[in-house]
Amino acid sequence: MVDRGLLDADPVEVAPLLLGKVLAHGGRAGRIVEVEAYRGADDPASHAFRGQTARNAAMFGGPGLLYVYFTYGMHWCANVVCGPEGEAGAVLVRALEPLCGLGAMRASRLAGRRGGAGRPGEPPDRELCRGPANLARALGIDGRHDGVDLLSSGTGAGRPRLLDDGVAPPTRPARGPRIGVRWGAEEPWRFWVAGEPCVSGRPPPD
DNA sequence: CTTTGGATCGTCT
DNA sequence: GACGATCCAAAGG
Repeated sequence: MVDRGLLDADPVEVAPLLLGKVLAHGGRAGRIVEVEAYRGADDPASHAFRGQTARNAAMFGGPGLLYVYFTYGMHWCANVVCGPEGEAGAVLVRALEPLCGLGAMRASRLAGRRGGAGRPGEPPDRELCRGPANLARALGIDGRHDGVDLLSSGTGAGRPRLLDDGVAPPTRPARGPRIGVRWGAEEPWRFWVAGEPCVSGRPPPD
């Protein structure tokens, strides 16, 4: 299990440390390979920029909570809340390397898509958890899990969890501007594991 | 290969 | 009433 103290800091510092950790839920698990940091009142790209609301309340909670939000009328995205309670901050999980339950991941992905029956060519393993909305759907995480504690030691096997299996974060993570934001796009607060094929977006030039 | 637009609805102005 | 921390498929080069 991840130490809660690790998360009780500025999201920009916590984000690269989450690379290598494991996000698990419902018999499925993946290693975090791409994240983005979002801060509070000083970050115009953050949901918490204009203060606390019913939607972003989890962002103001204590470190280790899960913040799940709904967007574009159809997508859920999962964040790890960090920083002290009362202060907004979170790290958006953008991509995972699938580890366990790949069959269930693929089933969730296919169940969620619109239109007719499956087309030829299902998603390859490395695309199962590529992108924030995709990984939430693959793991079965949605609005019901907003505000749950990822670090509580209870026996809920059906509960989302953040695990540390001893794999260290990269000593020199790749780093660049956040994706899909209009304001604050210049801040290099996106971090990923260099060379990792499960990372979303275009393959980095190097 | 790149570009474009549709889907779809909770949240905040 | 407008617009998303997105994704995918279809159309165009």
